[in-house]
Amino acid sequence: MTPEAMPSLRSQVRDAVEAAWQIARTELTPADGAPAAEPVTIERPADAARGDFASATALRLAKPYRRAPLQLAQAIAAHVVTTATDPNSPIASVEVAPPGFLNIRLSDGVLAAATGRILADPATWGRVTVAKPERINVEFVSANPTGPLHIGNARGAFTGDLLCRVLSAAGHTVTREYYFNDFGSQVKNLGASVLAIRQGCDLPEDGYRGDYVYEMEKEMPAAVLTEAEQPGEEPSWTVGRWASEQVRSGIEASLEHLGCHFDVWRSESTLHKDGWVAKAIERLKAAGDVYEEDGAVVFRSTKFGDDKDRVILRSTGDSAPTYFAADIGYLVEKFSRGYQRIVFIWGEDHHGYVARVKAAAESLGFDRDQVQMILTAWVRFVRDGKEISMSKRSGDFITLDELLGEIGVDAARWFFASRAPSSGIDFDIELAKKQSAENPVYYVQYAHARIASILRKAEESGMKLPAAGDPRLTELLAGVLPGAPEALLARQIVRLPEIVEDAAAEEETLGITAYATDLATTFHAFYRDARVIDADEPDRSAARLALIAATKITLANALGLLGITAPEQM
RNA sequence: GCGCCCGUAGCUCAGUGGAUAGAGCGCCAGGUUGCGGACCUGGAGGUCGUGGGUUCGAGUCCCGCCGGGCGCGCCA
Repeated sequence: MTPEAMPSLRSQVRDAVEAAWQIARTELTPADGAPAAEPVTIERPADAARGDFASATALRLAKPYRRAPLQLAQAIAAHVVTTATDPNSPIASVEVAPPGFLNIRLSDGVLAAATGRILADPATWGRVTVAKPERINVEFVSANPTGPLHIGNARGAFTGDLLCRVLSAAGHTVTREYYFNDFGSQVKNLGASVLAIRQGCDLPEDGYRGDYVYEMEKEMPAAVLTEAEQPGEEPSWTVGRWASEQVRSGIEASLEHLGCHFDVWRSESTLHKDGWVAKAIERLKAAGDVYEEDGAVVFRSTKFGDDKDRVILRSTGDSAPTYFAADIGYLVEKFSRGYQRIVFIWGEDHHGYVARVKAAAESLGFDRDQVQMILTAWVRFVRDGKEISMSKRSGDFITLDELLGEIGVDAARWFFASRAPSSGIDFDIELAKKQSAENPVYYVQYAHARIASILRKAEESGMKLPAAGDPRLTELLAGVLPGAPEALLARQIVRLPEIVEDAAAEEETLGITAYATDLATTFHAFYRDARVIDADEPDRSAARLALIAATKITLANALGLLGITAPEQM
């Protein structure tokens, strides 16, 4: 399989400081209470001139250990192993700065080694392995197949896709899942709408009237109509099922076009047919968490923190299960596939459902934290200062395909990747079109293409990089790293794994877009300050070529995490 | 009314309780006898909605208020 992911340099530094602290603490006693479980933290200093990493550990430990922070910092620093005593240490130096910070500098050796490793194994560069890899199911989009995806679905699609990419890169095993409803009355309405057009009648009051409905009517095979006219089921259902499958496969095509691939497409009707809903209700009953009221069967979700209990079997009609009952059945079905964690990407208008679904998970015997909801804030789509309403029934909406025709997939991906899911967005279509040309994504892609161009030029002039794994490579790099342009670029490149760690932990991709932009900026400055191709300085040229080749891989992998292309030229 | 989310530069947005609050866009002033000028350098621009509190330290945590969004179905 894939070679082992390299731990971030930050975690290596943390381990080194942690080891030093463990020695230093034997000379100290805590004042009272237990010391912090994770006393050593490592961060990036606000000012890069202070060093590669910083730690405020001594400041935090000062009180529990009743020591002056400065004194504690010195005690820790004294025990940190640096290259002075061990040439293999990643740390070149540790300095103590008032009021008690540790400022840490990486060694050229570890930078050279990391750069060499990037060239030797580009595919796994940036991948990390979290402490506890999990099997995770992520369900997103899940728009009902009654109409094409509109721009309101964009955020869920990108947020879910980005999350899956990041979780995978951090070592989790991820299944991407789409749930769609082919059981509710909307499907019948869709069918009735198609039939009404065919028969020249007025559309039903709550029918669908978008252009796509008329197109489906034209394309409907005769066989569908023949089947619909058979005795038994109402024709609207038969036609509706056919129509919704047309819509569903159109949705799938749109999503693939966006780079959002789904592993599993699951329909509500199969959950009922395969008995998962019934099974779930039995389990809730067995747990003693249901009761009957006014002829309905109710789940006692308040026992697990919900505001009110929820009906799962209706009192009306044929005691049909509610939509929520199907959700619970789905939960049972998903857990039966062995996932440790089940994630839902929902619009924030669904936040009221969080408590009941978590309650169901708990009643079923799972940990409520195994079920996780990520809520995306509302996107207000605006054109000329007016909000665009989005209604499938009225047919008044802008499809996702139309939007992406105007601003491009890479620009749209970057737009959503660089915003926290929880922040509300005003998306002005006209502004977005104008700004898409100035989207920072092109700045990053340009850096990548520029490097590709230099590498092509180098090859034409017969210059070659030392082969990956050649010890001469590390030697050449170490020779050049004391130089300022090289030192800055190398330090920026090697951060990728820690950026991925943070993105996976925070389940956001903001940090990746910021990092990619920083790396591009650092490269452009390097380009300005350091001539790469120089026949008079073959060793230096080779080392610089190696550095920019590693930069190119890092840019491509960072963009890849966002599902964005890294062009060789533009 | 109750609950959840949000309020940071002109605009769009960052900012795991740590050092002088940042980026992009926009605006102003500059930069190339050389590997891609879709680039680079510098500048202006902030009562972090507001009032208290917690502590060595608060944009960040707690409480109140103001403003905006969303939700409170035997719909899906």
